[in-house]
Amino acid sequence: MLLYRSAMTTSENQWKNAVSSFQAPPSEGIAARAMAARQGGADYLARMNPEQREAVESLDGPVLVLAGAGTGKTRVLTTRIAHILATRRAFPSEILAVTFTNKAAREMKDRIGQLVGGAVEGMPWLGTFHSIGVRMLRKHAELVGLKSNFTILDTDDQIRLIKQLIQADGIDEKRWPARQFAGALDGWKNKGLRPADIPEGEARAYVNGRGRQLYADYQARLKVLNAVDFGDLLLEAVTLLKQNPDVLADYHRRFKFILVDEYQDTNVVQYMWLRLLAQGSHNICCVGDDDQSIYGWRGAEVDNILRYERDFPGAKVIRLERNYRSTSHILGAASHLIAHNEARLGKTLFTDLVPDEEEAKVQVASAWDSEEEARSIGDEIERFQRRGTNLNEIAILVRASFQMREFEDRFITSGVPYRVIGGPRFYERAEIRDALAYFRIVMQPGDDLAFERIVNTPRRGIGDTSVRTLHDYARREGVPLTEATRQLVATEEFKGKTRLALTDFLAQVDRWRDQLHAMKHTELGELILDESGYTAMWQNDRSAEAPGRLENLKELIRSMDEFESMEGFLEHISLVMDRDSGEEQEAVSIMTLHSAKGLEFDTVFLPGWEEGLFPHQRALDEGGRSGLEEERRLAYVGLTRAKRHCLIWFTSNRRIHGSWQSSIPSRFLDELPTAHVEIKESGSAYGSSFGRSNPYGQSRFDSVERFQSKYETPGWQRAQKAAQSAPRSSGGGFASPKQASYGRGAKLIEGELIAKSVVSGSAKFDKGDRVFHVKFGPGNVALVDGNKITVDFDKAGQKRVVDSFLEKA
DNA sequence: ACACCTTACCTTTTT
DNA sequence: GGTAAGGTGT
Repeated sequence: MLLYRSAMTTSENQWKNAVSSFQAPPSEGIAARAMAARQGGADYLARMNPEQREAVESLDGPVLVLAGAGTGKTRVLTTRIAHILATRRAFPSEILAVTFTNKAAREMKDRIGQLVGGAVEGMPWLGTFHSIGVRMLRKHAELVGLKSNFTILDTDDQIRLIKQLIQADGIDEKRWPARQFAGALDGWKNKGLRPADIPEGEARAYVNGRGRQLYADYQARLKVLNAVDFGDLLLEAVTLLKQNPDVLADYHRRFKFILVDEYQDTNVVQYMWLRLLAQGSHNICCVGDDDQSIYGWRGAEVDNILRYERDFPGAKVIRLERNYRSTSHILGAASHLIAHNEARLGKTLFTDLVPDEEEAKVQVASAWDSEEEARSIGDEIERFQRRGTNLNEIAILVRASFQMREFEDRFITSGVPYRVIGGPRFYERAEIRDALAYFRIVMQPGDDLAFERIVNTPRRGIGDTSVRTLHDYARREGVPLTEATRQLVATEEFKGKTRLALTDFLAQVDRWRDQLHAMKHTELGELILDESGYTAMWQNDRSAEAPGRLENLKELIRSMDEFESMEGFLEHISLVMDRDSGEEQEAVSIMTLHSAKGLEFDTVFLPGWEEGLFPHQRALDEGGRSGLEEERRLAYVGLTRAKRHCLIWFTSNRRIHGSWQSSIPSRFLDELPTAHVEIKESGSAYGSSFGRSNPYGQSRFDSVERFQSKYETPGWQRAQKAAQSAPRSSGGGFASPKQASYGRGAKLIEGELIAKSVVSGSAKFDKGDRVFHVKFGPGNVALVDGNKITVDFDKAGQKRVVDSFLEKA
């Protein structure tokens, strides 16, 4: 903290310098100011369109900037800050600017730096909701019952803690999994509810009706541990401001301007926190896009943005609708799709770029199953690559992460470099968490969770029973585990090996703590990992991932170097979930639609547009209409990531939870405007060599077929089908490059696609029936369970399949 | 303490 | 169908 403050003052001076070279002080008269403005100041405004400019210049009172995808949202935000500084309305330290992710915060810092010139360390209040929450809490910790060096628990610690409380309460862990309660806890905290505030009904719905009690116990335990969880970073900050008017008044005086990024993602506590702070200057500017709200499931309230004008009376609403990213076809498709949502403020994106003949429409293609889908997309990507597209400009955006594997498999065999974005984060890996636990226990002897994590890692012969003994003692005496250990090894409680191991462990930790200020923190870090035997543990591990883990540990030490001290490092790591190390190698990106928000690519593939997967069945079941709308927003996010090419895929069959399901194309396909969409004939929909049944028989693309037959006679269709079922030349090649290349055989649909609800395969089957399956061939029915049929296939063995997929043979 | 077996899960994820 | 976590047995 001390470190932070000194950094602040020096850079405040930097800022003053930067600002004054930016624009002459007011006293020098209008002419001088105008001149200065022409040189530097006006520059940043001149490059904006009228709406952006209005968003930048409307400094007084609440403002909501509805910024559609690709309309220059970040640019407005950063320019607005530059403008505040240039017009000397506030010092950098008087601006509160919040984002959701560290990445966004970093980007904002960089871009402000570019605008104003120079590094932007001088904005101490630019950061994520959580990091700013921490900042406030550290400063006033004692007002909410904490010490300012409190620890921040991550989800893993949180769950272990809950588990302990559940056990201590003698509650059946199976019936009330800690994980589930952690979810409830998060939900409450996101809504700003403290134990006393949760609705009676909900309180009773958990842990044998003891939900409220457990929540309260958990909070009490956190206070004892001098710890907070992620939810508390905001909830406690709100509590702090609510209960201490003087503190709030202080912040009111400080923050002349408040800016909020991605407002559509804010939850209730974040909203409460912002409202409290905005009561000061009223100069709050929120930027967001209701159409890109895709985090409802983790507490985001679209309502926050929908209600803005009511919440902040007199708010000015500015719409940014001029899109600088995508072609008019992509924009047209996305806008038409999202127009099907009811709960939205309404915006229409447009581009000035005239649609060009060359410009590709959004393509829709189908595949037999996910394997073929991956293969076709892979082929397509290689074609793009041959035409000179940089692989970094290509992305595959999936709804669910299990879809990724098929692509990875395919890309590994075909040698297409790819990168998966999203997976487990660096800090979440076991070795990193272990290493951090070592550092934590050195820094904070009272960190029981850290103690437990590493007391027997690597194995020291301190098993569960010993830890339990320590635990009981610690609880009885009201001391941390470290202290309990210290006291108990002095007695006869532990014998022989265990006693020795504990004594040694304790001595080690003490020794490291003594070194804390005697050596550089990076060296100490290394020393700890070596002396504890932790490094050796992985060196001796012969498993495939061990070398990678050692590499990660090295990376961890390396990254410590960027921090002044161990404290600074731990603070950072507990809040920052960045996986860094951006390999710069050219590669296709594979990620979920969620993690694609905010990114853009020249070419975007959107596989898996099938009912049940996208929109996801669970979103429909649990979210109803609003669930569907959120899925639709996700589709909108996907489409609007594309700059020039957008290719949507669906398959006729997909294996879900082990059994094959025939799938129906997503309803979202019907919601695309035909004028901007092209149905791509991949050949594959016909192209199964098992093709006894026409996959189109189950698809709304029947209507397409009908349309096509105006041009192509039914006879042609039959011929086509016959040709496809004939043995194919290239090995497994259902879609030769010629066949599938753009513009060839592609059919334009002019009429609206009409959903054809297909109630397929209602035929009933009985045990013993001889059946035929499109994928597995002939077999006998072994068991009938509703529409799920277990069949003994002649070739493929026993499989459980859906009846719509079977024909009587 | 470790190896093996059974069972439950299976949407999205930042801080 | 595949995985991960938890439980049981040696």
